[in-house]
Amino acid sequence: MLQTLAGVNLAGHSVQGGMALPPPPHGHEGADGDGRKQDIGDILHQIMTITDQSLDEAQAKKHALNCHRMKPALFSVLCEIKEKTGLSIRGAQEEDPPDPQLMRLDNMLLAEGVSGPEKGGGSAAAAAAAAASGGSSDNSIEHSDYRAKLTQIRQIYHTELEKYEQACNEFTTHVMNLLREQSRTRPISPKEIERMVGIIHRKFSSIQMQLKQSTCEAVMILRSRFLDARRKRRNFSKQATEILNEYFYSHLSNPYPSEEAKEELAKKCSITVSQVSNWFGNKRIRYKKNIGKFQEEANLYAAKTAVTAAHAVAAAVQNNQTNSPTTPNSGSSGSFNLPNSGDMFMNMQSLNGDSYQGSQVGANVQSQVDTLRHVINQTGGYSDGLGGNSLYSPHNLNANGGWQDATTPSSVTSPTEGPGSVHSDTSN
DNA sequence: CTTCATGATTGCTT
DNA sequence: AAGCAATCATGAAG
Repeated sequence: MLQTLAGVNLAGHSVQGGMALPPPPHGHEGADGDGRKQDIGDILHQIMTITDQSLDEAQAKKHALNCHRMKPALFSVLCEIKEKTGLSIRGAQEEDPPDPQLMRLDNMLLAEGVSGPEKGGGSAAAAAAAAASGGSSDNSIEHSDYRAKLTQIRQIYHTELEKYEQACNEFTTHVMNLLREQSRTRPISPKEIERMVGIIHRKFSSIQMQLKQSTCEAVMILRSRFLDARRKRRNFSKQATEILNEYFYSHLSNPYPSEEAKEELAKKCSITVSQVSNWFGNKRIRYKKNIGKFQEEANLYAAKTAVTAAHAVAAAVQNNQTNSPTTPNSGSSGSFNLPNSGDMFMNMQSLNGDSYQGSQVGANVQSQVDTLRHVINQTGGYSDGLGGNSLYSPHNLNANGGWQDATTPSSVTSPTEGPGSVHSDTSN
């Protein structure tokens, strides 16, 4: 049987054996070949003429052919011929080598937290991105903004991806059903169906790649905007600068806000703690470099807080004399405590000649004293042999330029320079 | 445009 | 890790 069929010369194609054909329904091993040839010739003729016939006729013939005992064998042969003639695309289906571009996109989406695990991935990647972009761990405003946008992108991506997958599956099933259906009437091998499925999947994956690509672009744009926003320097609001300056000049003897104080300042100024730190860092160094330049500013802020300072000092003194030293000022008492008390004591002495009793007064009082001193000096109330200007000198800067309190009066009497001296700031 | 002010960054020290 | 010093880069004023 096999030999017989394999030997058939159909439409000029010599069919080689080797393909496993299903056994015919009523196969007899030793049947005569001529009768079979005739049989097959009939069938082929019917097939060839089937298109010339009316639909009903054809339908009837088709049914007859389907039921013919030779049908499975013939079907296999036709399939094989189809394969050989290259009707089905070969080569297109070489195990798709992992597309490097696709891999790149996948990696990036994974790194950005768009694809990958749902919860931790996104925020972790956002945090990593933010951290990598330069900085501190507390820029929560930009963070949440960035994260929100990234989540949005992520959601769109996943929705679209799901849609594509669903469509792909639906379409594949549909095509497979169609082909299976058609395989009853035309030579379609399961292999070919498989190939078709492969083609469909490739088409859809190319669409997916486009989706991934545009998602990547969106993330890149978001990131660049995010980074730009961080890189671009924006001046703080006037109010914020005022608050910071007030703090700085009222804590001039020790302008190192504690973590708590920084947080409070940050909250008040609507900036981050690290921005507060930056600001104080810049301020200290610039103040130290050119005290003269900041004289006016110092006076301004000193005057501004003079009234409250006076009240605070009075209250503190009263408190100290009667009660325990409560702190009328904001809760920054811990940070500038003991090292300054001596300094303050000294300052007070040098200011008014009085021996200040309250050596244990809290540091907040010290800060008020700083403020007061400026005001007093500005009004020219005390010349005191020190010279009015020297009061502005960096009495609280030691010889090394540090802000550590000098415990000897030398720091007061030997200012590095007068207010009039002009310093070039930085050599920009 | 230039110049100055100022927030941010970097490399180093303590 | 906090702070200092130098520097960068941009905003604002002239």
